[in-house]
Amino acid sequence: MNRKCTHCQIKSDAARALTPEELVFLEDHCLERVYGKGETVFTEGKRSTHVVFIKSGLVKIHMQGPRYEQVLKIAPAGSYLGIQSMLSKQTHQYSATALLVSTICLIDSRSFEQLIRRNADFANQLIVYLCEDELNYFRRFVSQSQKQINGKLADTILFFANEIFRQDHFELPLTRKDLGTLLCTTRESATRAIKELSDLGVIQVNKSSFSIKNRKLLQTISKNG
Amino acid sequence: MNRKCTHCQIKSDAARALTPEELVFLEDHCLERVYGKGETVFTEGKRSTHVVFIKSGLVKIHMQGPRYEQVLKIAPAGSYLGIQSMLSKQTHQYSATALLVSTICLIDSRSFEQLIRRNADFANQLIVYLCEDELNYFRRFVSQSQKQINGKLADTILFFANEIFRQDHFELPLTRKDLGTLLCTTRESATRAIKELSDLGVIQVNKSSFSIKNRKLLQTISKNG
DNA sequence: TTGACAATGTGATTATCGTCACACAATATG
DNA sequence: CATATTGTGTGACGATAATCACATTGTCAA
Repeated sequence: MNRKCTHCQIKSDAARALTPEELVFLEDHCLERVYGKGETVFTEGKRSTHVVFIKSGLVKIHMQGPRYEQVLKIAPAGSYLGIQSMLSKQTHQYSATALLVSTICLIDSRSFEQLIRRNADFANQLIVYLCEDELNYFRRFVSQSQKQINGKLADTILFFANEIFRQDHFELPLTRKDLGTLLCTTRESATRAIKELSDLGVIQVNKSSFSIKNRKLLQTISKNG
Repeated sequence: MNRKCTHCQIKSDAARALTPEELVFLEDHCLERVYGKGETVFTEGKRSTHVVFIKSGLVKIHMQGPRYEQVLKIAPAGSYLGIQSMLSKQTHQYSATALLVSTICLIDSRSFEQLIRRNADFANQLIVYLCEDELNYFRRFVSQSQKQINGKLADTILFFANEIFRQDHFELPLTRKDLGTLLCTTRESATRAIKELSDLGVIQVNKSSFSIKNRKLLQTISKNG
C-alpha cells in the first residue's frame, strides 16, 4: 500500500515520465491484484471503470465474432489493456483473461485521464505505446490473411519462444481451441498443423510442452506461409 | 498560406484542442497539398518526415504481405496517417495512396510531437482517435477471419454506402484487385462474390457503379458471414 | 472413486476458395 | 493511331481447411 507506485520497479515507459507527485497521485488511485490462471480480468460488454496494466504474467485478449470467440492477441507484462474502452465508449470492447498467474494494476479511468491531461510526456509515451501496438496488429492482420496454417503456427511458436518465454522450450498456456482461434482456424486444423511440423522434425510436442528443434526451418515456414 | 490552420473549418477533434498560438505554430509547420487520383502520398519503407491529415478525399492504406500487397483500410477525410511511423521508427510502416482527389495536410513530425508535449488536451484527443482506430481494426480482424467472402463484400458495400458516400448508389473507387485484397481474397473471388450478390438482387452493379437494392438482405448477409 | 464435462486426436467427407488459363475490354503510351 | 499494358469476366480444376463424427484422455468436484 505504501508508496507502491513510487517504488515500483516494473514501471511502463509512460509511468517513468510521471513526476514524484504524480506517482503519489497514481498510487492513490490504483489497486494491485493477483489473478489466477484462467481468471477473467474483464469482460466485453461490461462497464469499464479501470485501465489495466500487466505488471507480470500473461493475458489473452479476446472478442466475440460472428461465429466464435476470437483470440486477438497475447499480451505480455508491460501491456496496457482497456484504454480503448476508457475514453469514448464506457463499456469494454473486448475481454481479457489471465493465462498464467498475473499481477495486475487496476488504475481508475478518470485518474488515468487526469494524468494524460496533466503530463504531456506521459501522454506522449502512451501515444508511442498505442502506435506500436497498432502496427503489430497491422502485421498480424496481413500475416493472418495471407499465410496458411503451418506458417501461422510457426509465427506463433516463434512469438512465444522469442517474445514471451525467451527459450526454445516452453509450456504453451493455451488450449488447442484457443490456439486455433489465435491462428484464425479450428481446433482440429491447429492439431493437424502441430502434427505436421512435428513430423517434419521442426518442433517436438508433448501435450502443451513445445520445443523448437530446427529453428532455421521454422523461420522459413513462418516466412513463406 | 496566411492563417490557414487558424481559419480551417475542417479541424480534427485534436486540432480543436489547440490554442490560437499553437494553431499559428501548426500553420508555420505544415503544408497543404492536393493529390490526384492514384497518386502516392507516402510509401512503406521510405523515410517518414511528416504526419498526414486528410482534409478531404479518400485514401487507401496498404502494406506488403508475404504474398501480395494488402489493403489495410480505406481512410476517409479526418484521418491521421503516419503517426505510427513518426515516433519509434522513422520509416513508414505502410503505404498510402489517394483513391480520389484529396486535400492533404503534411505536418512536420517534430512539430507535431512538440504539440503533443505542449498541449495535453491535444494529446488526449489524439489518444481517443488512436483508440477508436485500433478498435475498428479489431472488429475488422475478427470479421475478416470469420466471415466468408459474400459477408465481407456485404460489409464493405455497407461501409462505402454508410460511412463514405452516405448514399445507396456510388462509384467504387477501387479496382477489382484492390477490392480483392481489401476483402482478403483474390480478384477472381471478389468478382464472383459481386456476381452472386447481384444475382440475388441485393445489389446492382455496372463496372464500378454500385447500387444497394435490398438493404435488409445485405445487412443479413453482412451479419451472418 | 466415480461420474460429468472439457479437451484432444484422428478419420472421412465436403465446401469454399485459390490457381490457372484464356478471351476480351479499357486505358495508357509512344 | 497502333500497340502495349492493365483491368475484368468466366470456366475448369484442385488444394486447403472446415465440418462432422467418434474414440480417448484428462480434470474437477462431490
